[in-house]
Amino acid sequence: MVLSTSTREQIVAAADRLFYEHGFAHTSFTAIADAVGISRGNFYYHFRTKDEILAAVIESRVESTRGMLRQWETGAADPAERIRRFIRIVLTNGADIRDFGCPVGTLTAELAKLRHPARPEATAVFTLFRRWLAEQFTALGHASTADEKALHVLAFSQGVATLANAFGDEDFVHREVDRLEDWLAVQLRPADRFPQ
Amino acid sequence: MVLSTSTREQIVAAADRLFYEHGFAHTSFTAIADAVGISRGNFYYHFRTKDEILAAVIESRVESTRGMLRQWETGAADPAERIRRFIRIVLTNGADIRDFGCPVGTLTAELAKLRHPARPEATAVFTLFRRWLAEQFTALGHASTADEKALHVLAFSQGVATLANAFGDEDFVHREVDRLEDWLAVQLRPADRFPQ
DNA sequence: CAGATATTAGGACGATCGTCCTAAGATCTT
DNA sequence: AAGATCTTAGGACGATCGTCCTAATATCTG
Repeated sequence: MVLSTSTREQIVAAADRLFYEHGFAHTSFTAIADAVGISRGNFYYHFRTKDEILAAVIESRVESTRGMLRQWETGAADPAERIRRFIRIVLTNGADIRDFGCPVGTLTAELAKLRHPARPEATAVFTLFRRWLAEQFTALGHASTADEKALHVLAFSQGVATLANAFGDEDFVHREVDRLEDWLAVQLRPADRFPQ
Repeated sequence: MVLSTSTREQIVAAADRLFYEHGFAHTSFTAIADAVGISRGNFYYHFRTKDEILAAVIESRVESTRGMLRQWETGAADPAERIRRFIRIVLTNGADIRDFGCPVGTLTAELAKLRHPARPEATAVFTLFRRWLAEQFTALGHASTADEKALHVLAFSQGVATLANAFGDEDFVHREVDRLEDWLAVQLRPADRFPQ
């Protein structure tokens, strides 16, 4: 903990990026060590197994997600505007998503197929978004359906990310964002002619 | 081509299932050969590289998808009912999707991360559904927005599959299916009080 | 400055990977 | 029955994987 960014932090950052771009199983110790510019022996000093570095990456993602959600809370007092910020992630991170998909969704799917023990921890990042979105819907007066609506917004983001990655179609992402923002606007008028 | 199911067909079927359950990169020649009950040498006689077996699996999926779409066409004259059949796949294959996600979406995402040359072929399965759905919307009189609506339905299925796999929540899938069927019903009333 | 500790480099290990080869057995043709 | 072809088995190969070990160097502590 001497340098401004310690070796350990550099390793986690490089592994995070490589897991995202190439997947967990396809990223080797050597690839991470090369990305940081250290030897495999040095890597082994900080992380003894591949599961350890995966756990560190997931923990790092949990923390950065918490930070992002906090930032959205301080940046927007209106719960609807907070939800819109989440909806627009697929635009904000558009290039990465077209290239590599959603970091949360793709890692969760991979760990499920690998039957990896860290799968629940990866899913916890989803739960973080889920609960935060549900809080916003609750604040909007939809407590009884907050979790359902949170999952709907999450499903939107995953569907858009998967197809954006498959087809690389930026216009499609814009259209779907507009569509879900319209849906959100309808939710904000609970006494409208249409139920739910 | 002597037996009712040739060795080659058995290999493709086993590889298809293993690619789905464990991912392409994580499925070895040995695992496929063991699943079929043959030696690795025999496997090599039929498929010389991993890319060859992947191409055969994708081709098999393309064909079975074409067959399924044809069956939906003969089984339902109403284009709206045909679209509903697609929407309900996430229920029909509910157990598999909760365990392993969508076969098309997860393979496409993995090949994208691996920068695999067969990525376009895997995406072609998506395109098959996309064009078929667009045809149905066109038949319903929505030619100008048929492709947009087809992508919307595709995005729904991918989002639902990803979250069903992450959370294993069957009720969520049912709710989302109901929601999209409601959306479809609204699309069928073009002169309604709501535009689009 | 000297000793203890933290950090790094680089190679070795057993296992597994995709790939390839050779030879034996099964099947078909005539 | 005999020869040609198709199909199968099983092992060997080089490369890479995750893991581990040892020794050298950097840094901190007194």
